Amino acid sequence: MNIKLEKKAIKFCEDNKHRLSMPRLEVLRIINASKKPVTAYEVLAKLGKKINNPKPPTVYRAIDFWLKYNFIHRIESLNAYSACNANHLHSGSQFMICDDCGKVIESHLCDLPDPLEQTTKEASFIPRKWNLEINGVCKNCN
Amino acid sequence: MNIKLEKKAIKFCEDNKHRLSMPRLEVLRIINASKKPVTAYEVLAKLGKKINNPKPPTVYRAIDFWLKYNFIHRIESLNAYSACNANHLHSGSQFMICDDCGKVIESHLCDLPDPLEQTTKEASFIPRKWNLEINGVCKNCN
DNA sequence: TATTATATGTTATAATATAACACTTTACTA
DNA sequence: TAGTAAAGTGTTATATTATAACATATAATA
Repeated sequence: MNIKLEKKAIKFCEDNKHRLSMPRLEVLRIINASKKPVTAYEVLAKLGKKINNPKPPTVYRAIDFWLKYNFIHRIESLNAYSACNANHLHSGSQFMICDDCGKVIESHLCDLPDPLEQTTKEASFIPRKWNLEINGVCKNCN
Repeated sequence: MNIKLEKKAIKFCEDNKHRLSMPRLEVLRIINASKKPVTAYEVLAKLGKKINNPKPPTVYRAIDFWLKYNFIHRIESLNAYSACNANHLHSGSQFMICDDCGKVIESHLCDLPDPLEQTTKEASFIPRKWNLEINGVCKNCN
């Protein structure tokens, strides 16, 4: 989907001396090519068409790598992964998940909204990252 | 922890003609008694001390029941469950998860904060329920 | 009391994820 | 430039989380 993501990944790996191995590259491509979030085992199945008989750890390692550097996100309530469509680093993610068609729309807010920020302050809690998942019905399924 | 939850549950079941069976009652007690969110298999282990040799479906059924009626919440990123400490129905949950000590603080906002509400409107997305999980460091672990 | 709906008991298995260790590749350094 | 360390992969096995399916039990109600 996001045609620039692969280029960004190539540059990122060069700049930071990470290896852009086959499993890493192909896993990113598979997740990036999907319109919907994909599970690790869906990635595994597709990866099987690119490299010989891959095993779960191969997929999970690549997923962990891209997660770590914010190239992909994990949708917790779906146990699934999707490419990040933001072109900036962000510590928070928001997803709108359509309960009808399964479509997931990612949006961004660079800071915690005020009422939430407030809540963390009251609890003397220091936020590091955050993840919001909204279930509902999307435009097309209304 | 929340001493009133069990009473509330009893009343709820009476009022709505749901059966407050042993598995349901004990599972609620176990989750309610825990300071931290507990996994289904932790519940299962503890349930084994109360009833004879319980199996996973017994636990998951009870969990699903209490989840459905908002007596407990699921913390997606932990695959764990915690008692709801709100005394009102709410379609959204917020959790502050301490990455150091594992403590989870639940807070409430009855509506989606404005910037988020805004985002859903722009996407013509109709929210039904939402879940926010904030990772960070709690008061005691600062 | 017969019938139905609700709930549980049990076996088996699906789906998601990681530990552990041997091996390979790349980068660094002496 | 050989030796070594660091980073990454391959593979086997297994841990963790969750559900399908079907038989049985319990409670409500007609």
